[in-house]
Amino acid sequence: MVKKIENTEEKIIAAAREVFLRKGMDGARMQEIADEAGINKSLLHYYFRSKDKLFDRVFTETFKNVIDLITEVFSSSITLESFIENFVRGYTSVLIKKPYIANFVLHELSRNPQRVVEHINLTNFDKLKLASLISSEDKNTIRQFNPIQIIVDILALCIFPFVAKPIIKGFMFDGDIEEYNIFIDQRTQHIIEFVKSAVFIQK
Amino acid sequence: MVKKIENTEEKIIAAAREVFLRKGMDGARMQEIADEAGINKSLLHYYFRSKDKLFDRVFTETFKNVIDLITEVFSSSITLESFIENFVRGYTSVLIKKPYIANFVLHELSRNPQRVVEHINLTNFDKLKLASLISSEDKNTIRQFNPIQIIVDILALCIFPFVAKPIIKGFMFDGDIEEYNIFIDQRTQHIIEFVKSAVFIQK
DNA sequence: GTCTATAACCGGATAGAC
DNA sequence: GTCTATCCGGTTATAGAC
Repeated sequence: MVKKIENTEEKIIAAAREVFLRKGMDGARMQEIADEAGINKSLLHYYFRSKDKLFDRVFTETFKNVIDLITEVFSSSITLESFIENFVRGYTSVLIKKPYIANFVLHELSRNPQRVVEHINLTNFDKLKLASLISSEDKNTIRQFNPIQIIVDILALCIFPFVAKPIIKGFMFDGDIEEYNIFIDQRTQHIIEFVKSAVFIQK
Repeated sequence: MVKKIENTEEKIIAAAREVFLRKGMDGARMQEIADEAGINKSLLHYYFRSKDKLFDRVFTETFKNVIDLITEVFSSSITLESFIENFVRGYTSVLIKKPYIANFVLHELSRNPQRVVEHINLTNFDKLKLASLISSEDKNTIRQFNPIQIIVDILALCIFPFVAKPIIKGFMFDGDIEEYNIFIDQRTQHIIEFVKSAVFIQK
């Protein structure tokens, strides 16, 4: 009964994603994943031999989402301005849909940096893309920042608000989730304007 | 022999900080902390009743470092420009000295957001400070960004490069730690210029 | 205060019935 | 494929000698 196999497998993956994203590899419990999936603990081992393998499956899948997006943005942007806009829009829209991703990847990054870097290296996007976009701009219209600093700036501006959600919500907005949501809604546009203001010299 | 007590306690705290910062609460092992401190595992329990209590001690202490710094910067800056400079310099200099702090706090933030927010709320720094600095500037010289967005921007720009160290080093610089260190050295100045370029309108 | 030995517990993994 | 019962290793925590 292949149909049923896929259903259970899907349920497990979904549950595992949920729990791993919330607790990280170390904090997650197989029992909790089983409960979340509404199945028995030993079934987890039947489908995936070990916790490690299950985690790897979830991680690879999750990470691929992000990488695919970046690759797409890198290859499709042809001016510095469109690059900034596409990159920020792409990134924030993924994170708004799946805010847990940020924590998940960062968490795994501190637990097992090697694995994350390996996954990135498997991809084939062009790290020099931004530098070449910058060099093809008129030197009088943009400030000469180091392209790598700028990439890190943009990543930081996009990712951090999701990682720091409890602080922003709890401290800046006194726990008001509505205000946090508005803040996030406005975030995309803010980052684009902020970065463009920093990079482009006004005439 | 009070002197000795303090010494051992200090050794434990230092070892615990080291291990907790590296592995997080879930990943850390009491045995590893004992080894790092050069003492026996059961002594840990003698000084601190449980792993939880030991972690709490380390966390509170570590977090206090950061909070004290921010409080100090917030109260001592009297213009927008000096605020940006002090804030960025203060933050990055702490992180350069103790790069693990970023991971540690972010990790705990996803594991136990409540605890982190409580600690922040215990402090008494003025979240409206930046807004008041902005409003006291000449409206024609600065762009009217939302002050909370700007605070988050600055925090993001300062903290992220440390959290993402493996990615920046491994991917951007092909694993070359020297290049990463140069990148970090230049980071403080870059952030200050980047933020000022974004916020201040050139005449 | 510090150590060795061990208890108590927990969680991942397996065996085996259905 | 799914379940119940159980094993086994590792980890926190405690007892007790020195």
